[in-house]
Amino acid sequence: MMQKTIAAALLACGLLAAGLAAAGDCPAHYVGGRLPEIHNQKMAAATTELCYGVFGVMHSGLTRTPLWSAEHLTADNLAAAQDLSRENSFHAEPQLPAGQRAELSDYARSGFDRGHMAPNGDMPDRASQHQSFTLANMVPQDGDNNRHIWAGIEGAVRKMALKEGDLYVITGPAFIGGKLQKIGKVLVPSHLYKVVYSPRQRAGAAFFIENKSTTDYQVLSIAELESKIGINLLPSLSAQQKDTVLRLPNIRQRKAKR
DNA sequence: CGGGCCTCCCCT
DNA sequence: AGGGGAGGCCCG
Repeated sequence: MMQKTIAAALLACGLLAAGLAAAGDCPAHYVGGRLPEIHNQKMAAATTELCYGVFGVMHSGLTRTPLWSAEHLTADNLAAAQDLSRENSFHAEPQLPAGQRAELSDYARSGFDRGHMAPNGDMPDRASQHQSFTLANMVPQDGDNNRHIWAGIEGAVRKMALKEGDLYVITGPAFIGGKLQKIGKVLVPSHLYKVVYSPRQRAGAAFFIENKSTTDYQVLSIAELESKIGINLLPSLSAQQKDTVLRLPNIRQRKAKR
């Protein structure tokens, strides 16, 4: 059976370097085929676009995390994902130079989870699933956050995509504030976001949450989120579209103990 | 409304 | 390989 090879991905990266940067290497994963634009110059340094089967990430060699991970969720792929059991295969990203990438040792006994940006639960086949376990798709995430409220957000977005038929999703970290923690050489994000864009409704919105044990989260417009993180995530949208807040499902608050 | 079961994140 | 917590969901 034919499968997309790493060699093909590397070739595409070469084409990117040759001048197709506006669309990026994997336009199929992006709304309108447009690559997000990083406006903060410091964040733009040492970035590498990595394209995988059903998602693409922009990796930062400074934070040693993705800055975003972009997916086009479809009902068909999600149906396939539901039939795929989880097989863990956390690994450092071989396409990245050692001086830029996270290693398993950075996360080991760090107290933080290796939190997927593009979630395992979205992956429709074994190859994509394995790709999702690259550390280029991970950030150090508070364990309680990741396993509870964040898992709830991911599940709600999958459910919404099944209902809508398809959905574009961009997930990533935010590094806000002066006292950011590191585990090994990996920067720990202060917040996490997940953008949901519905092509059918031509509108989007974002979950925004602190990277800590909490059940509180915010729903922001695309414009508000972009201003917080300094990235134009959806260059193909009009200003008006970025101000229109798509209705997102409510995520269940934790049941009070008694 | 309550209990049992399954799914979904992970860790050491 | 083994362990764990919480939310979703179905059923009575």
